[in-house]
Amino acid sequence: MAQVQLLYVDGSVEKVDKESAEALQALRQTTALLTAAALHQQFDGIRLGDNQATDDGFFIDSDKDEVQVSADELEAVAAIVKSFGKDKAKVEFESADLTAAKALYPNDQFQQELFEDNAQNGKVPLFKVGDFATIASGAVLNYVDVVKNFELLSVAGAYWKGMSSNDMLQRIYGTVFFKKDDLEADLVRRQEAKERDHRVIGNDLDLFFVDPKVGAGLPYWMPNGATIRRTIERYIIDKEVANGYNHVYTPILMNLNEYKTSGHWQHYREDMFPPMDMGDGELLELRPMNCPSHIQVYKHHIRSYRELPLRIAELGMMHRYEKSGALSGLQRVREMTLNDGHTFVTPDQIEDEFKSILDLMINVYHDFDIDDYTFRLSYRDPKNTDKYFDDDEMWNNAQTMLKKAMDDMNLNYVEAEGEAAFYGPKLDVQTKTALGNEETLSTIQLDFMLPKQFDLHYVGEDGKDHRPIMIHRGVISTMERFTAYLTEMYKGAFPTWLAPKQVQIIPVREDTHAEYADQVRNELAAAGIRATVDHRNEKMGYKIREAQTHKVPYTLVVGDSEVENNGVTVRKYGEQDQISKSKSDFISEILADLATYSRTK
RNA sequence: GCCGACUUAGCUCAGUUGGCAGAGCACCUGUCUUGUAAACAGGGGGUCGGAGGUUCGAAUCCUCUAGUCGGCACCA
Repeated sequence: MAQVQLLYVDGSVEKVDKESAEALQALRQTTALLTAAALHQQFDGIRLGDNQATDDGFFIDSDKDEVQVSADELEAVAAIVKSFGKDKAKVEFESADLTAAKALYPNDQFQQELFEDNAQNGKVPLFKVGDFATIASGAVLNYVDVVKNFELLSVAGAYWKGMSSNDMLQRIYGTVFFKKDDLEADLVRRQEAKERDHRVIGNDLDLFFVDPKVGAGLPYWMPNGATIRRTIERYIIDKEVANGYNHVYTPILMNLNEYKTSGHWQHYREDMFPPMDMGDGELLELRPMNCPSHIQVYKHHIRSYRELPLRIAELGMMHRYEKSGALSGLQRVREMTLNDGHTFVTPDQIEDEFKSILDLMINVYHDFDIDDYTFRLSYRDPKNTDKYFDDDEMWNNAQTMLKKAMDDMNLNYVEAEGEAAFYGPKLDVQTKTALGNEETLSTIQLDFMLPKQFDLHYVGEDGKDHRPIMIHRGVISTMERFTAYLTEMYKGAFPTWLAPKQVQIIPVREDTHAEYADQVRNELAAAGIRATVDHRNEKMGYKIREAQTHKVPYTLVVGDSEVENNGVTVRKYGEQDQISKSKSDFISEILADLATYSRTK
């Protein structure tokens, strides 16, 4: 089996299988390194930031005095990278003196800082390509003649060291493979990802729109999108009610004082819309979260330990002033409706409740065929604790408790510092968008803070007041994000139960078959099925084509023989077969489809 | 918010060195009356994101501004 020679950051050398993940990572790192060398060669006085291999390619950051490297200069840079390969260049390792290394780039503060950060005992591990030398964050390939099948894809801004207080550099993204076929497949995959984007499909299928003139980040749900959303909403409410949740409706406006009590005003203000001054001293706030509202519901009665766990839920509309650059279709919006729920528990109920929420979540995911996700335990950032509610003991207890519950349930998870909510740690369920960006779908959050801030209590068995703990949870995220996620996952071909239009009926001839077509539609509608008849003056082929491009699950054609037999001819989405059957058989078929949520897994 | 690119008809996009705003689809009208992925003909539709400037003349060049996209940062 073919092997390649890897050069590690400690200068050691080892041969590994060319097909291995490690070799591919090294190829990416090497191409990043060569791109850095090429930039250095092409642009006089350019300063170079990080160069790194990523999960699906590599990037290299740079900075120039006047204008940054532009997208149309990438071709020239790529040509230089290619020339390194042709010249059979070799990457050499050198453990250099820090002072000597820094002297290589007297005018490049980024390289100097990188050298300092990577120095050990005054020595910097340098990788050299010709007269260019820099550090690399992982192993590289010793011989670079394999760097042939790559492409520099795009440019974008990126903060130095990932901190928004630092300078912004220009980042070049690229992708590379050992085999040409793999590169081409990757480029095709990237193209397909764009076609899967919910914004593209949302437009094609007329699901929703966002009009900047009317309001950025404020989506309008068109009838098709609204039907999908309504179906999801009915589903999740029924599911939660069956699981002991009490669904409520609470106002989206609240007196600002409540958000001062909750701590949102102190910790979350920059994501909140400015308060409305009612002119008489009253300040009303558009709510960014539903928790204070549900707390009001809790506080409305004196609560007994017998009522706990008390589960309050709502499809709660919230407004958050997201930064303009963060907005993206339905994935990041400024008005959203969260599948929110808050359980109030006694301390010894936390674990069981946590597990039962997790069960509900897994169950719901199953109904939607969602199986590509990871669990993430999100802790506060220990280096930056003033972002969070100040109570070290609370944080330590809560974080430990979450971890224990996950371990007890034998679930795999990653731990992430700095991802917690300001009021407590959480379990997040992470998924990926079509374009590969990670996002949170579900979340379960432990909160010892708000019950204290709002002085919540329940009467215990002992007749005395006790403090409940709150568990915040969102099973299917916001209607916006969840619909976006499903749109991308199903590529717009929604399962029958969610499809805006479930059945399209096409009469062969308008004059002789229209009446029967309407009759079929009415029978389907009576059975709760979303069906329409295409009465337009168009050829059948045209109507069939449109039913397919709109991804309608069932297309029915009715003509002379169907009228005669009281039947329908069925064509399912994505299939070419046409199957004739009786009306009642078809209705049974589609009802069975709906009853199983059209699950394929 | 930051860096870069972009913003032209309902949608997708052309528009050369500044010189009379275009195509396809969609929409409307007519003809055709259709058996599984696009019948034919005609028609209507745009202050070229907004404001200001340069110029005899701006979709095109400059400035500001809003938004979109790719990222970064932030996050459901």
